[in-house]
Amino acid sequence: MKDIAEAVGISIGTVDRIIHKRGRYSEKTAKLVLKTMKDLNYTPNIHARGLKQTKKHIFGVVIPYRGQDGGYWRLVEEGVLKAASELVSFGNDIRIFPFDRYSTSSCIGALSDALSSDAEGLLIAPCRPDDIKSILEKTSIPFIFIDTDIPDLNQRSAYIGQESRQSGILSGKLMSLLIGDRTPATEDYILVVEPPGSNYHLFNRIEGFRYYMDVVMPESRLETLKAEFDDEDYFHTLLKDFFIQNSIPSGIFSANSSVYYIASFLEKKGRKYTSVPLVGYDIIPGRESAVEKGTVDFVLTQQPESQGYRGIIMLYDSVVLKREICKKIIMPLNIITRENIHTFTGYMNL
Amino acid sequence: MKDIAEAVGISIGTVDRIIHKRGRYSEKTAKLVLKTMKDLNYTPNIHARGLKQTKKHIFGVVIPYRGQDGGYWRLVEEGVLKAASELVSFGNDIRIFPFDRYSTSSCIGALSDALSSDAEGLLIAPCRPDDIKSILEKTSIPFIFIDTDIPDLNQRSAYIGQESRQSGILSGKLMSLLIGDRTPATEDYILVVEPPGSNYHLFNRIEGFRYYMDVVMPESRLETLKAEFDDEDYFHTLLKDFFIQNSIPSGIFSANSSVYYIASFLEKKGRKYTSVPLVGYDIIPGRESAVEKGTVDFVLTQQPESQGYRGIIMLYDSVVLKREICKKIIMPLNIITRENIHTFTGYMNL
DNA sequence: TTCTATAGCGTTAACGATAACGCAATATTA
DNA sequence: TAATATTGCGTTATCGTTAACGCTATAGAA
Repeated sequence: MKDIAEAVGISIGTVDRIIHKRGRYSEKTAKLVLKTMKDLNYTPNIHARGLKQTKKHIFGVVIPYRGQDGGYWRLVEEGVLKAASELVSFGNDIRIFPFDRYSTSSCIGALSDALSSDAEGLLIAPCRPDDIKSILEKTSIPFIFIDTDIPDLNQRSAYIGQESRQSGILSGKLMSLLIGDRTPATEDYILVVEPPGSNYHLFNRIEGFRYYMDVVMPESRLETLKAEFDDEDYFHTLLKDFFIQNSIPSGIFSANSSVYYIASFLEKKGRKYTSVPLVGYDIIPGRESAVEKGTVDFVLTQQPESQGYRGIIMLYDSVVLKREICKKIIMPLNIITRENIHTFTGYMNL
Repeated sequence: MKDIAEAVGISIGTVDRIIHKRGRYSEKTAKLVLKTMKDLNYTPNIHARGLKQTKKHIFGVVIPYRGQDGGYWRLVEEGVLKAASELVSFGNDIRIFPFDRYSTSSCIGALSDALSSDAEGLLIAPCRPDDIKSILEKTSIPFIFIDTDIPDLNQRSAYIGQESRQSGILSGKLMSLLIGDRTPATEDYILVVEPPGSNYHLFNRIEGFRYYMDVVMPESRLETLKAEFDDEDYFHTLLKDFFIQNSIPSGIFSANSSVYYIASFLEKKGRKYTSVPLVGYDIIPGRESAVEKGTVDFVLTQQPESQGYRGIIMLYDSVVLKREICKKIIMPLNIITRENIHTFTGYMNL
């Protein structure tokens, strides 16, 4: 800025006013300054800028408890914390307001706490859209959605998430490859396990899966098994009862990380069961072995750590740096199987 | 630091000396200061630090020309430039020294230029290991390898790349799923196209593919077709001649982005050819349609942009921030197909 | 004893950007 | 015409950290 000022023959104060369009300068000097800026290819020193900007920025994160959804949210939190550790040294602060995704009061409580905190922006997982929509419509503080979107709430600054229906379609493709294209016998069927919780991701994934199977393997028969609780023992009992009355399916699809509950059940039953094609979602720390052994043939994942990380960075970019941010970020849809799972664990793909 | 100084009853100069272990202080005060630092949980303001640290850091990047390997290196360069744009505002500079990956003199020339420049660290793609190994053994400037490793050159600060053999194994798995597990007829065979250039990635990928096919489909027969030039027209002629003498294969595997040359050939020949399972490597801008249409069934990719980006960031972390960096970063092995390719293009997965 | 060395500390000018403040000169209004 | 407002600019303190420099008190050497 000093160089520019000297080149134009004015003071750095004026240059600053022109750069930030704070008025108190003539159009003539402005043009000259802008030209000189380009000629000297001036780039602001963000250190000096950040140093002067003493204001502490506080952000809030409203997501389900770490342990819920089989540890899925722990991964999101890890990404958030990673971003936080980078931003705190810039003099910022990030606070997490966790809630129980199966409880309206907990969800509303966490959101209210976050809103009444002095956070300047929120990263929210609207797992319970109906609970929070009306609250968010009234607030003025900017927020970004993660994981789930509420598309008609156009107040949101951005959404980071997944194409759930498309991922269901991809699951269908993988399943059909695993099963092969021989004509099925009459008693053949594919088992679709519907996990508990009515969230629109689960719904869309299953819908996408059904769609693909209808189109590509119209002769295949889908059988649905509804689960009521997100609990390993419960799943084992459920499946045990189911297989008393039903034959072994040609394939099993589970729309979330409960695929690992299914895997542990199959492993208990032995080789005849583990060889059944099994497709599901998410890499859960400590559960990789089910994929490594091949009990789970494919899982799809959309990098929860990365979603958390990017959510915070986008919030910062939007609120602090006032950059235009993309309204919708769709995470890459990763296909994980025995041969590549080790390249995904431990590597935080930011 | 001021707060710490006041709390302990000394000046910030002493606090600074203690933090940086520059001597001229008593052990007693040092202990007190370190304790107070923790109590007040002091985190250095990196803006102030960066502002004071006026030294300009320069890094060099030695990679093949943008257009080579079907535009692969353009993607690496994009990641490098993305990282560069983040770092230049911190007062750094990044210079690219491109070379012709099929020319010894070009390769050596680029490396020499980079070494004799005032770069403090280099990011090098050692595509031609024999050309540069002896030069690098003599240098004292730190460097990171990208894409290809020279494992016995333990002078390197780190390596960012891929598990090429494992990716070949994965290709084999996908191929076997596509073909299905029916017993092949005697004239059935799988075509392995060996792209030009003898680099160890290509070799390992093919080796991994062969290994998997040998183990899982021992009854399958592999037929090799060697290509001499990285040119679309050349590939078309090569394939045309090949198919005059040979029947349509049950599957085609190509160990790099020349898969798109094969795809365009198959598309010219019509449906009977495009329906042949085709597995290859890399997403090349402008070539996505071959995957979208399903002519190419699967490609594997290891995020070249991300490799470039992370390479620069690691160089900076290592040289400037003096952080311990991981000696070996293996990139996630992504499986790309018709149903998920759109989630990978345009999204820079850093 | 006097001189020198050094341990241990304080002081201060940068780094570049920011924005409050001040001050002319000119324009607008009463 | 006088009073006030606005335009267009310069000046300067500040952010937190760094490191050169300077100072004092004591230890050791002459």
